[in-house]
Amino acid sequence: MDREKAIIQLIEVFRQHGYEGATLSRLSQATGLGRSSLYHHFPKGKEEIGASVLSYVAERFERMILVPLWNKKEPRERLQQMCQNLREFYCQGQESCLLNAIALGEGNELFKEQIQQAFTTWIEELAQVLIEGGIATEIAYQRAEEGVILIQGALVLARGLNNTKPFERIIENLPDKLLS
Amino acid sequence: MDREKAIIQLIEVFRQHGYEGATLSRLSQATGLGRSSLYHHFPKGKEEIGASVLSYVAERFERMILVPLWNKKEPRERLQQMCQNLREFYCQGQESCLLNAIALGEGNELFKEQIQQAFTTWIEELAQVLIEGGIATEIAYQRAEEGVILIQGALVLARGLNNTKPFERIIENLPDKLLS
DNA sequence: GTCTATATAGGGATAGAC
DNA sequence: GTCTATCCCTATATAGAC
Repeated sequence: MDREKAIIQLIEVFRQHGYEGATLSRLSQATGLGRSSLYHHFPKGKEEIGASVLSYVAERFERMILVPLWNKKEPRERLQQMCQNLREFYCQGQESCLLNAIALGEGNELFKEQIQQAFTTWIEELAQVLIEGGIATEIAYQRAEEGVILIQGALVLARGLNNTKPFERIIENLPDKLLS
Repeated sequence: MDREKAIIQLIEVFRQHGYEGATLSRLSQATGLGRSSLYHHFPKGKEEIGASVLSYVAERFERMILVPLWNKKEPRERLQQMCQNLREFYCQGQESCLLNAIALGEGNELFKEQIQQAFTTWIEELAQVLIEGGIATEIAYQRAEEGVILIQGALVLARGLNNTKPFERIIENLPDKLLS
C-alpha cells in the first residue's frame, strides 16, 4: 500500500515538530504530495493524519517492542531482544519519541487516550516479564515504570545534548537493571 | 519590574505548546497584553520572547537547583535540598520541562546552545557533589547523567499518564540512588 | 506603554478540472 | 490520485495615534 510509504514520511514531521508544528506545508514537502493529495488520503485533514501516524507507530511499536516480550525464552533474553529492537526503533537515540513530541499543546488533548494507553501497556507488559523472572509483583511494576522512564529520559537528554551516548548506555544496562 | 510578571506568564505557554505552538495570540492572552505591548517589551518579537523566557528559567533553575548543590553541608543533605526544590520547580510533576518542550522544531535550532548548556551544567554540578560524597569520578558522571535522565523521563511519563506519581517516586528515591 | 489598523505571509480546508 | 485555484482564518510584524 502506498499510504504506508506516505505515513512513514509523515511520522518524521510530527516527531521533529510536534502536532502544532506539523503544518500541511511540511507534511506536503515530506511526502512530495500536494495538499489536495493529502486530503484525498486523509479526508478529515490534519487531525486524521496525526491519528493515522500515531496508530501506525503504535502497531510498529507492538511488533518490534512488545511481541519480543511475549515469546517463550528466558526473561533476560526477552528483555535483551526488546533493547536491541529499541535501538532500531529510536534510530540509536537520534529520534525523539513520537509520544513525547505529540503530547504537547493541541496534540495532548486530541490524542490523550492513545498516549496514555501506549505508556500503560508498555509498563504492564514489561512488568509481566519481570514477574516471570521471579520479581515480586509490586517491585516488578515499579521497575517496569522506571525502565520506561529511563528510556524516555535518555531520549530527551540525547536530543538536548545532541549526543546519543546517554541513550546507548541506558539501553545497554537496562536488562541488568530491571532483573537485578 | 513588570517584565518579570509577564515572563512568568509567558513561560507557561512555551511549556505547554513548545516554540511553534506558542503563538502571539496565546502569548497575548496569557499576559493580558495586546500584541503591540508585547512588541514594546520584546522588540525583536517572538524569538526574543522565547530567548527571554529561556534565560529567565535558567536563572530560576540555577537559584533553586544548582545553588543548593554548592553549600557546605553533607552531600546527601545537598541532594535532598535539590530534590525538595525540584518538586517546587516542576510543580510536583504537573509541569513538563521547558527544555523538553522548546527543543522541538524551530526552537531546537534557535536555542540549541542554551539547551545543551543547561543539561551539561546540571550534570557537571551534580557529579561534583557525588565526587565529594566519595564516588569515583567516572561513576559520578554516569550517575549524575542518570539522575537527570530519571527526572526528565519521569516528567515525560507523568504527562503521558496524566499522573504525577512516577515523578514523586523518582524524586523521593533520587538521593539514595545517586549515593548508594 | 497600550491601543487600532494594517501589511504580508502562511495556516487548514474545499471545489473542480484532468 | 494529483493538480490549480481559491476560501477564510490566523500567523508574525509594523506604523502611528493616544
